[in-house]
Amino acid sequence: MAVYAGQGDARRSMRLLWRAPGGAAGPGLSVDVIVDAAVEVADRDGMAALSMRAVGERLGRSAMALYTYVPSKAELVDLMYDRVLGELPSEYPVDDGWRVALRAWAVDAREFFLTHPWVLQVSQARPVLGPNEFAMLEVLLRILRPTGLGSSVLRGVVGAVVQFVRGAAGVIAEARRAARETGMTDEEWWFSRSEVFEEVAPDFAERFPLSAELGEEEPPPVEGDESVPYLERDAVLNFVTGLEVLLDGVEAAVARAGGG
Amino acid sequence: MAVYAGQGDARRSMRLLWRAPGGAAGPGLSVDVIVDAAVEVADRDGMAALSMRAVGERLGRSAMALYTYVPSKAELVDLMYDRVLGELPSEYPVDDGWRVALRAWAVDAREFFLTHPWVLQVSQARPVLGPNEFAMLEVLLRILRPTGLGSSVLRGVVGAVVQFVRGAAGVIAEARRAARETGMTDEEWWFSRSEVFEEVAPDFAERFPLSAELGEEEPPPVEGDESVPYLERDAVLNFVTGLEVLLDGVEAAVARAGGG
DNA sequence: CCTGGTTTGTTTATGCCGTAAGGTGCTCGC
DNA sequence: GCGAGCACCTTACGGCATAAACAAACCAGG
Repeated sequence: MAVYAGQGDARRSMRLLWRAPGGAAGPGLSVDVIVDAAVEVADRDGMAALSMRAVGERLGRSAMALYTYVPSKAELVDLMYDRVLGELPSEYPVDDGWRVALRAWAVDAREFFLTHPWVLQVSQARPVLGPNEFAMLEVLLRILRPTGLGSSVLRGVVGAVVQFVRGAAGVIAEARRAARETGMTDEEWWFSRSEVFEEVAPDFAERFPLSAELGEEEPPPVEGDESVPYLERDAVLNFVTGLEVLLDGVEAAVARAGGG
Repeated sequence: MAVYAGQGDARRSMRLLWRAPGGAAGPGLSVDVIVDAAVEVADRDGMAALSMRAVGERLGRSAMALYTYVPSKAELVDLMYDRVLGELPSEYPVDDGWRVALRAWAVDAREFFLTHPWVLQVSQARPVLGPNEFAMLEVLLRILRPTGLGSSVLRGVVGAVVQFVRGAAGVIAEARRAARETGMTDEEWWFSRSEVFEEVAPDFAERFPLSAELGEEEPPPVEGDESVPYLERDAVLNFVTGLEVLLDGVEAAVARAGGG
């Protein structure tokens, strides 16, 4: 289940997120050191393995030692989230037009989510958060500024793009996770699934003719990287085509608004 | 964090999902009764409160009693997920064109996610699952069939639409959750947040000028329902405009493919 | 230098969680 | 009438977040 922001002291949360004075880095621990360690744990072993004990252990301390610096696990997750968001690139040239820049951003963001897949498990859709979330928004808005879109449409576009990338990255992350955790290759896993599937739903093609048809053809290899496994290839393809559809939609909105 | 599918016996999971013979409903419990109870718990108290003990209690049984019918909590969540997906409408008239139908679907799906917000916390992007997930896909494909789009683009479109609705619903769910858990109204909560915000990030407008500008204006009331609170109104508006952008994108793809 | 309060960490304890293990009694086929 | 198997129970284990109480290290003012 998603991890929610601490309901506790909103002021303290905010001060931590925005690094207001008070979090001095003494000889011992510090918020930053703890957040770093937590991110390492989550990157390596996944969100499920992220426990206060695990983070403490990685720092040679007890779990309780962390509570001097961080009010709760939920707040720690918030800090981790905002922390890694800072890794997103912040500059995209708009010389080639917003479409090129936005596409580049989407690709980078997808890559980011795959580097830190646990981010996808942090409660989606949290409104006000830390500085790096705003930095991300600001980057998107800079890219989209040349479109001249009004703020209402702009908000819709930003939301759609972010959610799309998040979702698409989720599919890929899931494919990777399945491959890793079962120790099978993509193809093996998929094949073993299909076997059970036919046994349990022999009338599949009749019940869901369109779905069956859609699932038939094999996706072509990813251009430039033939090593991408089956399921992931599929997901990447969906990402690419879905993104173009989305960009077309933005373009239509821009055309309607008379910008360019 | 998201709940993952059981890694255990794939055959057993599938048989349960597709209700293969064997799950007779005797005088005592049954898979269906358990799944119902679990959905009720999750609907009322949220995913975090969903424990085997809680479900057992609601049925007047112990937690362990459930394990006769359901191999693990992860499988139970899978069953819950597929169960509620069955609540989605299955028929959309295409007489007025695919755009109208797709928009109606998106609205219904958003409503669905808000009725069962915990669904948003079930591991997104799990590939093969139960019958109702395919039913949902089938509905979307039926709606989109008149476009004549090829299967590659079709997959991208379906993914983009589903992810968009999911994400947009997540924002609204989050707004509602914040309001409920803090006991404040939307406006109060937002106002109290802003106060801390200005204190902690006084240079916000300089650091993030475009974001600041975007956040300035107040959203107009939702047409036909003036009671929708502030934050949610914002989210609904973003949903509506984002959806149109997305639909424009699909339309562009259709036009390019020469269909209609 | 001593002394007392604050800071930083510990250990311990409480009450959750999922679920393995090992009952107990009931029902049914023989 | 008896053994098997089923449905459900209690108990137990290891893990979790975190409250509470305590210890040691630092730093202030005398």
